[in-house]
Amino acid sequence: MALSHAILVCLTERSMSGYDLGKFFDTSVGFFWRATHPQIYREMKKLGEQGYVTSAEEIQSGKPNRIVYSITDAGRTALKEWSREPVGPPLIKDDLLVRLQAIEHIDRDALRAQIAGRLQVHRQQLEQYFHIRDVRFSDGEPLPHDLGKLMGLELGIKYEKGWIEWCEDVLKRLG
Amino acid sequence: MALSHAILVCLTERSMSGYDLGKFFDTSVGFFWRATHPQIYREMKKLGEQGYVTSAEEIQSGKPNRIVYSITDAGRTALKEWSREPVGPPLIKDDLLVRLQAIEHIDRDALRAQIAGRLQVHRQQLEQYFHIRDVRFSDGEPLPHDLGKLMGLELGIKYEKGWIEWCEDVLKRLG
DNA sequence: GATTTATATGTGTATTGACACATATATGCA
DNA sequence: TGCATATATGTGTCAATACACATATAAATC
Repeated sequence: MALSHAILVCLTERSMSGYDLGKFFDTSVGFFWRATHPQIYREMKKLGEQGYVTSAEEIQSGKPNRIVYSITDAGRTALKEWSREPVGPPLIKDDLLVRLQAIEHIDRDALRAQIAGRLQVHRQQLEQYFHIRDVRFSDGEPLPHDLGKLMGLELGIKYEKGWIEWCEDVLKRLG
Repeated sequence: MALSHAILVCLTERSMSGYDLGKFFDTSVGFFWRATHPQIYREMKKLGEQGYVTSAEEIQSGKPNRIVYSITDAGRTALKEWSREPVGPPLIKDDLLVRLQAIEHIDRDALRAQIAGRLQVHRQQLEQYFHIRDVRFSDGEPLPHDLGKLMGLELGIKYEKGWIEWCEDVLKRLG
């Protein structure tokens, strides 16, 4: 149920095509909610049928036409209603941590390589968060409508730093 | 694909029935990989068909019989092969962080209540991790086959502490 | 000139996962 | 006596998700 709301959240920022939304996702709500592009296209169609978004085809010469979606008042109302529903616990799924639970039964060299790889992933993610913070939130107090994004970013930074510390520590202990 | 492996990981610890596994899950791999009981029963049946586990019915008087599953050598081999496959990035899905991205469009009072609720969840989870650490890892150096579990626990503790700090900070800023 | 990458939008399908429902017994509690 | 809870194992079904495939064009690279 929450993918539709994640899309509506994106569309409160600005109107977008499915393709743009796919990319926008990866630098905003996508940090906390994954979606593939077929999922997004299908969900947007459904949101249109429900009246939560309107679509307008933008004719382009040469390239295929873009279908630009905008949130409606009904969509904004749906968002507000959703925001009053109880939140679920955060869902985590992590292969690496599962493997760690059976450390005596798995390939130790592979594990070291996987943790080293993961360390890189988290360093890159941290870089990306820093970059976003610097370009969007460098000048003093954030605007009220950006406060939530800044706080999300701060959590992300804390999270990635924790992972990086942990990976470095664990790699030392695994020798 | 990874639920089957998460189950095999549990069965390396000891043989268990589906019911036991469901509970065991919640205090071990379940921290990093969620599963419901119908999922577990179905997956165990499949693992039996694949020859990765064997099952033995334990006759009980009164109560329904328990079907106890044990990992086979083929199962242990499958685990080792799986451990050499590349790990995916950690999957996170979190309603609360998605809502935060549209802070100007959501119910502010509901958000505060939800963050306060989440704070409680993370405090309890941290307590649980501390409890496990104290009963299982209180006496000096962990055994080699427990090292992975300890490291997973340490990550969990770091993660929960981060969340708790963040919730407290954010609640102050939201007034 | 050929290949790759980016733009742009989808369909088809299999697997996973969530959730309600179903069954049977024992124990504790009000 | 009735109700809830814990033990124990499932089925039925729908929604969500993943992943491969399909199409068409433009720009950049080799």
